[in-house]
Amino acid sequence: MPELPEVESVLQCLTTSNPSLIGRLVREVRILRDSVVEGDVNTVVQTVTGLTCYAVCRHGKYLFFGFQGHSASKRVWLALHLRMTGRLFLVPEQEIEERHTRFALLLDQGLALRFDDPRAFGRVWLVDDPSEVTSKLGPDALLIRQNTFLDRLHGTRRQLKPLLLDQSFVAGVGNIYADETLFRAQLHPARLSADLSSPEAERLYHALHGVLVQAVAAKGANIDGVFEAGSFPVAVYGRGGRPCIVCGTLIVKERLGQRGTHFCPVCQPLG
DNA sequence: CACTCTACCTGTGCGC
DNA sequence: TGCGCACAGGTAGAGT
Repeated sequence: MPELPEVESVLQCLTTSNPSLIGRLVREVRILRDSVVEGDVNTVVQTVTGLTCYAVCRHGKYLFFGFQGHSASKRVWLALHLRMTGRLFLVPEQEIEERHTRFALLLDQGLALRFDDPRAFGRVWLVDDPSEVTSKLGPDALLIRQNTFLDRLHGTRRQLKPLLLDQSFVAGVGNIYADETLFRAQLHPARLSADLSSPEAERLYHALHGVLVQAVAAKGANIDGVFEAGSFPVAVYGRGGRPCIVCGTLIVKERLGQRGTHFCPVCQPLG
């Protein structure tokens, strides 16, 4: 499931490849499944066709593609969320369509931007500015500063796992990195934010930051048998019933806030 | 405010 | 072998 590190990895791929997505002209917009578009499909097609991509950015798990016309007078952004199984590729135009392709932008230089999504949860939509979306989100999890994080943490009284997953608290953390962060911080997922001691809260901040920095460097998570392309090794996610890599105790998997939650009952005590 | 549930999807993997 | 079904997950929106 693409979370912040995986989305960042996609962003890096699109903008550092040669040729890059930046500067490409959109010759044609092809929507293969209407439900991928939030809003009116024809509006998206008509608006973006003929424009040039001049910027790509990310906030949390959201990607934003900035487009402009020749005069730079007409500017618009395409917002995109990969949700669980969405994937983006910059491909030769011959490879424009696959089994699960939901939309594609045909570009100049013989390229195409292709969006595949087996479960079809991913969405794309037009915005005048990324702030339309990001104003509803918390600070980006990779960029948030320690003081900001600690203030927000102590300003609410919620269980840590659901809190980390709340995109309005901090943007970019999903189920994998929430579990990995709490394991590294040695905090039980059901601990209450407002009850953490200062050392514990600081541990949480540094664990979150460390996990994300390492996962970005590894281009995402490496999950047993799952499609993720990255090499970040998970310690607890998906490892229920297997030994903790630190103490050997069997990792527990239980539901917390309707989400599968993995933790070591010894390294992450509740009491 | 904090929480819970449901809808949205479909590939996977289990039990029978 | 084949069938049916629960499950996985991010978000929005409604309800408790």
